[in-house]
Amino acid sequence: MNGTLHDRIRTDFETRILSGELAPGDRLPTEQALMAHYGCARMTVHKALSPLAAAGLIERRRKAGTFVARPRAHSMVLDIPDLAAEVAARGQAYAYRLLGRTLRAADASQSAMLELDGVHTADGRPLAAEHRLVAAAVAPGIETADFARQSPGAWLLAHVPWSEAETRITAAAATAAEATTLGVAKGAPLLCVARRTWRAGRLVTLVRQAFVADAYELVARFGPRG
Amino acid sequence: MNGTLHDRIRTDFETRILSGELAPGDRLPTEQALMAHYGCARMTVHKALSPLAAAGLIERRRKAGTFVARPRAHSMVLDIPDLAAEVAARGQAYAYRLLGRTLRAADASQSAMLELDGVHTADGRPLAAEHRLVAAAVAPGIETADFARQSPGAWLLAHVPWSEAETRITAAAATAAEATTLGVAKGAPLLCVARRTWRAGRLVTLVRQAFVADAYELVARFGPRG
DNA sequence: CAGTGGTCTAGACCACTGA
DNA sequence: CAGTGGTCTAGACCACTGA
Repeated sequence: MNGTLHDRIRTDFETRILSGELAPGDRLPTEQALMAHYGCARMTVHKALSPLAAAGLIERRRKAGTFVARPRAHSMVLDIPDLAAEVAARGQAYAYRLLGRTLRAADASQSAMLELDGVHTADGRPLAAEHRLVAAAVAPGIETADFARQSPGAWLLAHVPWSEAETRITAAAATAAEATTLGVAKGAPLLCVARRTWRAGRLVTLVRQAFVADAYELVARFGPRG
Repeated sequence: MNGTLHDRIRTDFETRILSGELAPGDRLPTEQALMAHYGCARMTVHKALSPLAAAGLIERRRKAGTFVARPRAHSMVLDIPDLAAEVAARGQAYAYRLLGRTLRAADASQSAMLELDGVHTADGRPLAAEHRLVAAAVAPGIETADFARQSPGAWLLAHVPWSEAETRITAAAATAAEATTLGVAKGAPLLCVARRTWRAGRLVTLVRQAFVADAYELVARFGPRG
């Protein structure tokens, strides 16, 4: 067993859960019991179990204890480029609707940028609002692309090879504009995916997608060294 | 500022980093300085900054200090269903090669299972080894599917709508079989993606993909409530 | 070799919630 | 109302590594 004590405790439980020895709904020992079993302080036990709770592998309730989590009802893998395929796989009709298109001319501080606003829909219901900036110089042809047939993301994936990408996921309250686009109340919770993509060190696109929280849920469980 | 103190400290730095106030390479205050600034114990500062380091937003080096991380060189978004598109987007030729196909007949304990082994390649180079089990009853037609043209994942995505999925990512050492398949040394580090997919409560497929670690890197940065 | 972060301890007070 | 987890303290020793 390499690594730190809290790593070892965490790995112990990951192993027991992933192997099925501990099944969904099973109760884990209390922190007190684990302190005694591993001969360590409570903070160390807590540090071991916290990431498992954050990753959704276990659920912790005060007074009741700690339990192996049941698989979530609605889940979706982090999959930004092929939203269309994901929706199709659910047996729904996917569409992208362009809402706004602005070409910002180049100036001293930055090169020309195409600004695109749109919404992804599943069976006509808004699924995600998308705000995107594209560096026009790095994506030749995008000014004349037809986004009625293909979303900007799909167009870029097909036309501009990227080499580096960075994704951030956050939760946020719907702004007034997002609320209108998505047909939810202002302040409703949204799942936001912000992504920056580079090609050979040059920024290609910057996109922010806001998903209706109860229509989508992202799940990604990380194991050791995740 | 809602939530706990360590949440507040973490949010402070997330905000300053995402806004660009703190640029890549910039040094953050030491834990000692932050203890004084926030009037708290060192553990609390540490608890605030640890997740940022785990998420790759900052880098910490003993003696040197804490710095805003530079974007990683090679990265890829969690995107299991459309590996083919990802590889194509990098300007490489994608292929799936089937290595083994076994039909396990139904018995008392479980229904019929199709076991598929294969390898995903980019420009002919092995990228990921895939081991997959498919519940034959839930995926009618899969017994006669041709995986020379389409990977099992793509076939399933097109033919069997799924409703729930769960993904786990871990690092593991290559087994002898994986090493042979991928053309790496036994024990070489692999990035493993294990995924279970359900349809209406019934398990459809169980897949384990092992990526050559230096050919692929998964990056997903999580913000607050991630 | 001194500064910095990594881990861990042994406690404390509190919030929540099920028996 | 008692058990459980959530947070936090004030310290300790150590590992690493750059000045």
